[in-house]
Amino acid sequence: MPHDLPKAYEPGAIEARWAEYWIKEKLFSVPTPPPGETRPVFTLLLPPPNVTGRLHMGHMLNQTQMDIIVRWHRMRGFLTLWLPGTDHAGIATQMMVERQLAKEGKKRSDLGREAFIERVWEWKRHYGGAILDQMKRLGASVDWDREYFTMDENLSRAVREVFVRLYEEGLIYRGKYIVNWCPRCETAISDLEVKHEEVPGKLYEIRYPVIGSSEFITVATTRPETMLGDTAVAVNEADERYRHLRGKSVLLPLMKREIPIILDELAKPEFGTGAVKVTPAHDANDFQAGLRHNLPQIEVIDEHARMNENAGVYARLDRFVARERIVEDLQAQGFLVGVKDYVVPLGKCDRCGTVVEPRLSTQWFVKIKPLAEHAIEAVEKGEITIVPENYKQIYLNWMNNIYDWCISRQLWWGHRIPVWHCGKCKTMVVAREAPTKCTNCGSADLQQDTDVLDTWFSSGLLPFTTLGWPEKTRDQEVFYPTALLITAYEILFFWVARMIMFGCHFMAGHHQDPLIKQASGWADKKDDSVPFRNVYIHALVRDAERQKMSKTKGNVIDPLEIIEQFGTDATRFTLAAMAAPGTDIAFNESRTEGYRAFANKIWNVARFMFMNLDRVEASLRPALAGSETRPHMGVAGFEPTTLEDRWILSRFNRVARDVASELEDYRFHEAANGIYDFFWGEFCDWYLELIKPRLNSADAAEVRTACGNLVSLFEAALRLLHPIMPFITEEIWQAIYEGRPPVKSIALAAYPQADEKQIDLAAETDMAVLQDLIVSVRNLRAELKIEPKMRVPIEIYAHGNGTRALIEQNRGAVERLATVEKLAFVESSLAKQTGARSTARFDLHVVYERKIDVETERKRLRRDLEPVEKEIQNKESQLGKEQFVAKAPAHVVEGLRKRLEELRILRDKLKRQLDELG
RNA sequence: GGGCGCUUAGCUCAGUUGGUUAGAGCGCGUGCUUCACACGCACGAGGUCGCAGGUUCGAGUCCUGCAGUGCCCACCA
Repeated sequence: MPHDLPKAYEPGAIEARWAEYWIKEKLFSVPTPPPGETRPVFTLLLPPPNVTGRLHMGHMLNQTQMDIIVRWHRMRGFLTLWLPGTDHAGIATQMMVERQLAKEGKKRSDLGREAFIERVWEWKRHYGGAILDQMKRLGASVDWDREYFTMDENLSRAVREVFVRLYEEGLIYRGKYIVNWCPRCETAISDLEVKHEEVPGKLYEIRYPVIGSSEFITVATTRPETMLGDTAVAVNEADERYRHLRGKSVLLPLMKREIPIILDELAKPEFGTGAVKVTPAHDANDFQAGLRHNLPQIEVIDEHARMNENAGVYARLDRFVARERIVEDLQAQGFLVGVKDYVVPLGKCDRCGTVVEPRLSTQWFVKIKPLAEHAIEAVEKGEITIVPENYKQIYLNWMNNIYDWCISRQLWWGHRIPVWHCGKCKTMVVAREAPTKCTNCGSADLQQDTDVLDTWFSSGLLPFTTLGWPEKTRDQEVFYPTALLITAYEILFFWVARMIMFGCHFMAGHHQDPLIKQASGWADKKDDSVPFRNVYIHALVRDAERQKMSKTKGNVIDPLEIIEQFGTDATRFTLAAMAAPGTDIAFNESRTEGYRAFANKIWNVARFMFMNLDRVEASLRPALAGSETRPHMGVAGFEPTTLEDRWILSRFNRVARDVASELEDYRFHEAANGIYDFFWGEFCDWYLELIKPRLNSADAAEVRTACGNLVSLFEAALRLLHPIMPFITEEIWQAIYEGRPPVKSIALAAYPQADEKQIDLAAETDMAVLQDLIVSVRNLRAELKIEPKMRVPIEIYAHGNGTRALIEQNRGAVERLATVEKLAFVESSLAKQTGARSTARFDLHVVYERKIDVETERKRLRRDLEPVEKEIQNKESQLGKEQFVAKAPAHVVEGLRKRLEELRILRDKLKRQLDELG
């Protein structure tokens, strides 16, 4: 065993070494089990980070939580598969490479599509692994042999299969619709990729002259440049103000075009003048109204957000320049009625922040309602459980109000749409593989659709495509549905909802291997088409000021820097300890500093243990390490011979029991805090201190037992902690076995399972009395300003059952931990003395010859007495109420009575002491 | 416009189905070179649980209103 451990724990090298070992030994690789497998299975899909990504706190939190759950299951004997991979991230990656090209003074069009895509692959080969390398540093226990990339050939084939099937089922259609257009990215983007902001702007009121009348109709707009494309003015049928103008037309200013006045619900009488301009080509609402009234669609803004040839004299102007020019001209010609300050809702591109332009264009859509139905049902019926529960309602609201999904993107990087257009007859050939001739006319003049699919289209398929779909594989029988998905709220709609829709649709009729389903605890679930049984939505990590981290704000905390500074274990522990479900995490470095100290504490327990083991004959040590008896579900080879032994064993089992239920409910913070308090507050502060005399005993057998117990309990505690702090626990655990561990890694050892029989209430209450006594002496010593090293005599009057025997038996502990000599028992209550403390179980007197300032002492007694009297009053009035006694549960009333009794005894003692002082 | 959170010690946060004395870490004060650990040990100070009502024998916890604050969704010119 190591003799020369450094005093302070240095995580850097140790963590790197084990991370590498785990991967090299393929400890987390899961081969496909043959039929007949009866182990429970736990599958989890890593939400694929973008290939362009760098690890941020969100990933770190997400992966820490996943790794905790995954390691926990693995140690409990689940066949545990955690599938890693990366997403090709269409726009993000393309932008990255375009930026690179820009530095060379080139554009993607200079290269051409093929060369550009080759360039992206090259980029991916070079830099795409960065985020996974960072993951390895975190110790994420994923199966690296199954790593995927969303554009791998097999996954791409599955994407084409899905597209073709949906098309054949009539669930994919192509059409000219208003879409959100990003002029910078030059592509359509989905509704979800538009971020809405409210910014101060202007509302322009423009009057349109009514033809054949001297009247005007005034309309309002925040985007005056769109008026060039107006093809009607709408008023509401119920609006009496415009009754006389029905059937008439107006002359569109600047364009001198005659456009009709129509009656449409689009116009709300209560808003402004009640009249609204209609621009079907540049506004989603107007588009719908245009369809209702068969209006022409006149496009005036092009894909670069410049005015086009339909815009007359404004052609080629940027939309915002045109806006100013048009407003000036309207003013000059007397059509501008007014300009008001107005808060304008503005849609911006999620990626680049450019103001999105609603634009008419031909795109591919998924008809979403039929897919949503099953996806709604799966959640409503509890086939999928979403935690925290409030997200369930958010999910259902969204799914019930869902619009068709625009899936085409005018990008080059991505899954190209598997549709070929015939140059001759214009037929669209939708096919799994590139066709050689047109299915309609036989022409070989076929051009593949230039668009690619939205990234989320392919990632929405991952739960089954990573398991070999569309082939029917054994992997699917075993690992699908996955057990759990842990992810951030932000992608609930982008990704989670789509996975549910696709999973329910394409895996309908799928049945998980019944043996495995049963063993994994899913017997009550009816629907095996769902992509996962549970979804846990984790919180957002914010900075210490609760601000959302963002690059533009410059408040991003780099997890790698934190890791560098404090270690991965400490960082993981921080995130776990702060991750209460449903609330955001304000990341605070001082916490991580504290958990580094925790790692250091554990390290020093190891040093202490090894130091003591050195005193035992070498031949006995392997037996103490317990290679024969471990791995074991609980604490192996522990022989409780003393109160502290029974107590720590009880505490350990209680904590193990609590941790199990806390992790079951994703209450990471409670599990983490529970282990922390046990390790530091109980195991280190009390148990280790209490057993020191035994470790130093002259009796070899006693030393041997004490050492054995120490190793045994510490080893079990390491396993308990391992899912949260994998590195330090592995390091010490391996050291305990001197290079000959019973299994290759602590990660494969058994997770401690609570043994109810070892929970010992009597030991816990006895120990509490002892602790109370020791703390009381220390407290009095401090108050009396007694020299730290000076051993003082104490007197104790013990009452209550067995209190005296208890203290007698543990006299040595009290004397040592409280620096006491001559612990004496007296036969009557110790009311007289100063330097005294009373509790329900004992009166304590520290015998110390020192001039007591009577006044100070009186003050102290009064200060002690006050809250006691207050509480007594409280309890008395409470118990005096008939209602309370009648209605409150018996144990509450009983508890109150007991407490009151104790308080009364205490009060009497304090009062007598006060009287004695005069 | 709709929806959802948050407000507890100086700071950052816990506190599941209402139940006896509201907790932690950091920070703060006092004292300790105690032979595992100063990334430590011992002892301590510090809270009208945002405000106002209500339900209840009992409210940090449930309800209503108000005030701050944050987020998400939304095609109102």
